[in-house]
Amino acid sequence: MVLAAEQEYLSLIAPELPEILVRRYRLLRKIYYSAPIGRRSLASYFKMGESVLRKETDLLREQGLIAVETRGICLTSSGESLVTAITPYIKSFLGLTVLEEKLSGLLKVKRVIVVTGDLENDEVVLLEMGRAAAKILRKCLKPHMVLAVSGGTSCAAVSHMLSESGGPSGITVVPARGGLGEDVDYQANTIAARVAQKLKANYRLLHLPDSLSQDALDMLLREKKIKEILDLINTARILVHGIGTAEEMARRRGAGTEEMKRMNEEGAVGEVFGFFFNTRGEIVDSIPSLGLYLEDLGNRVDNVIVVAGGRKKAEAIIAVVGNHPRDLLVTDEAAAKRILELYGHKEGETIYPNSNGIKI
Amino acid sequence: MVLAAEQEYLSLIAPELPEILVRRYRLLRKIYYSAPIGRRSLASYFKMGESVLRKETDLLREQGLIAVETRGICLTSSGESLVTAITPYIKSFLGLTVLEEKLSGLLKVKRVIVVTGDLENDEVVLLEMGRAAAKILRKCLKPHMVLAVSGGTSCAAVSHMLSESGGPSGITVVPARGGLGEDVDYQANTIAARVAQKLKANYRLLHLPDSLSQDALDMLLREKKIKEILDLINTARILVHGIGTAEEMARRRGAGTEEMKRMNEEGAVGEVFGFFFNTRGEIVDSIPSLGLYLEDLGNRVDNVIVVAGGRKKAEAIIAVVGNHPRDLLVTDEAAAKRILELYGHKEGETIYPNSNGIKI
DNA sequence: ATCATGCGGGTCTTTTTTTATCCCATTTTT
DNA sequence: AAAAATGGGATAAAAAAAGACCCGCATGAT
Repeated sequence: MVLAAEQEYLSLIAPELPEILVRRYRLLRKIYYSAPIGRRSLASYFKMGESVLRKETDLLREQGLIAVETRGICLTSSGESLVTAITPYIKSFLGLTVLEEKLSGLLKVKRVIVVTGDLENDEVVLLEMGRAAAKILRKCLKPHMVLAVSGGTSCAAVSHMLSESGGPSGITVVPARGGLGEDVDYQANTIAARVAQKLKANYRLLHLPDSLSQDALDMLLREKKIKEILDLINTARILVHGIGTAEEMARRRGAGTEEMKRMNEEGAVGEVFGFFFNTRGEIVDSIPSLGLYLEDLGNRVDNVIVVAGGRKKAEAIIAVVGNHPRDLLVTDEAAAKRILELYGHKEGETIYPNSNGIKI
Repeated sequence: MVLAAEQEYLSLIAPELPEILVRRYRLLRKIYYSAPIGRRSLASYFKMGESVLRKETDLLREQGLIAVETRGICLTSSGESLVTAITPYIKSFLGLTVLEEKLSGLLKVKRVIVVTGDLENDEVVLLEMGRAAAKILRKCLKPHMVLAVSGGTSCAAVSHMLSESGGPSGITVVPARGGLGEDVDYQANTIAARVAQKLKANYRLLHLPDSLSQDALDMLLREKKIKEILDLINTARILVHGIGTAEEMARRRGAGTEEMKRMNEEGAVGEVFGFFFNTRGEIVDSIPSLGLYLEDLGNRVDNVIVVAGGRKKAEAIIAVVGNHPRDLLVTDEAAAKRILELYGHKEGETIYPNSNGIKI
C-alpha cells in the first residue's frame, strides 16, 4: 500500500492524476464485468462522446491492457491482473481506506468495505460490492451452518459474484424473508437457491407472500412445512442482507397516501426483511407475517453481512447498521461519503477532495 | 519508498504520468535553484513555448507550490518541502534507484547516487549533483582530517552546494592538483578555498602551473613551501574529484593534432588530476609536474568521492571509477544510462522506458 | 534621482487538437 | 438468412492551445 504522503505529493504535482486514474479504472472495471463490449455501448454507458472513449481505448490498447476484437473489447490477461491488483491502490489513493476506518468507528461495525464509485451511475459498482461481500462470505462459512440471505439487488449481486467453486459441506441456504411482489431475480428465495447452487449446498425455500391477513398467516403457520423452514431460518448462523430505503418501501407497499403518511410519522427510513427502522435504529413497523419469528434474527446469528450502496441509502444504512451489531458493511463511495456527511464530518485532509464528483 | 509494482501499475494505466511528473519536477527544481526567475527565462531555459510554460506555472500556482510575484517566480514553503520530499520518489519512479544498485555492482563502487536529468541540457542537474555529493562529504568528515579537492565544474558545484554551517574542527582543505589555464572558478585552488570557507576550515594552496618543464619543476620542488603542501596533500584522507573526458583534455592541452593523435593511440578517455586513463583503467599518460607525488593518491586515501555527469562522461567514468576502488560516485541520469548501455545491458523491465528522452 | 531593463499579465490571431457524427464492411448473434 | 452490433475510417464543427504581441510596474544600475 502506498503511503498517504506520497499520494498527496502526487496529487499536488499532478492534480490531473486522480481524474485520469479513476476514469481508466472505471473503464477497465466495466470491461472486466461486461466483456466483450463494443465502443458504442461503453460510450453510452459512461455518457461520453464516442471519440473521447475511442481515445481512451486506443491508449489502453497500446498499453496492452485491452484487446479490441470484432466481437468487442476484452481485457487482456495483463489488463485483468492490473485491474485486480490496482484496486487496493486506487482505494487508498481516493482515501477510501481511511474512509473505511472512519465509518467502522462511527457505525460501530467491525469492518467496512468501501468500493470505488457510485452505484447510482455505474451499475458495475453493484457487482463490485457483490464480489467483495461474496469473498468475505466464503471466509465465514463453516460446515453444517445455516446461511440466511435476504432479497434485493444487492444480495442478488452477491449471489451472482460468488464463484462456483463449492463450499464447506452440509451448508444450508435459506431465505431471510418471504416472497415479495417483485422481479423474481431479486426475491430472497431465488437468491438463496442461486447461492446454494454456487456453494453446492442445500437450500430450503419459504413460500410466503408479502402481505397476508393475520388469519391466513395463522393458518399457514400451522402448516408443518412452513413451521419447519421458519425454525430452520431461526437457526441461521450467518445472515446476508441488503437495506431498503423509505422511498423503495413506499413504492413497494403501494404508494397509498395513507401508508406514506404513516411512514413519515413513524420516521421510518430503512427496511430489512420486513422491519422498518427510524434514524435512531428503532423498529417502528413491520410486515406482520414474519414479525414474530424473525424479529431478532439479526441479533442471534454469528455473522451479519450488510450490502448496500448508493447515496440514497446512506440514511437507511445509518439507521440499520449504526445502531446494531454488524460484522461487515459493504458499501460504495457515494454512500460512504454521504454517511460521513450525515454524521456532520467535513471532508477533511485525509479524504481526497477531487475524488468526489469525478465523471468518466 | 513506493513499491516497484505500483510504479508499473501507474505507468500502465496512466502512461502520461511519468512525463508530467518529470516536467513539473524539473520545473520546480529549476525554480528552487534560480528563484526568483521569470516566465520568459524559464521558457527559454527549457526550450519551450512561453504559453506552454505559462500553463504549467498557472497550474503550479493554483496548487500553491509556487508564488509568482513581480520580481519573478519563487517556490512557496510547501513547494520547497515538496521538491525535496518528492526527490526520492521521482528517483524511484524513474528507476534510478535500481539503476544506482546496478551501477554499484558493475563499477564496484560502494555507493552510486544518480540524479534525475541530464547535465548537458539542464544546468541545474550539476547543482543537484553537487548537493548530493556535499551531503555525503559532510558525513565523511572527521576532526583534523585533510580533505583534497580537485578542479572542474563538478567540484565547483560541490563547493557551492556545501552549506555554510561549519564542520568538524581542524579540517584542512587542499587542492588535489595545480592550477590549469582555466577559469578561476573551476581551479582546484579556488574550490579548495571555498570549501574551506564553507566548512570554516583551514586551507593551503598549491601554486603550480599546469604545464611545466622538468627543470622548472625540479627547481620548484626544492622550494620548501611547495614540498610542504605536496606532502600535506599526500596525507589527505578524503578526496573529492571530477573526471575529465578525452575531448576536454585535448581542447585544454591545446588542440594540437599531434597531441590528439597521441591521445588516440594511447586510448586515453578519462582524466583525473593530471593522469590519463584508457578504458581498462590503466594510466597511459600524465602531466609530468605532479606525477611523482600524486600518482596513487586515489589509492591511499580513506574516502574517494567522484562527481561526474553527462552522457559524454560515461566512458571516462567507466575508465576511472570502474577499475579503481572508489566509495561514492555521484552522477546523473544521462551518464548512468549510458554507462549501463556501454556495459552492454539493455534497458529492461525495472528501468522505466519512458524516463529517457523526456523533454520538459 | 533617473533611466533602462525585465517582469507578470493581459489580449489577439493563428494553428492545432479535440469533439461529435456519420458511414461502411465485417462479424456475431438471433 | 436476417438482424444487430462491432471496429475502423472520414469529415465538419468546435474548442483549445500556441505564439506573438503590448502595457504598466517594480527593480536595479547609473
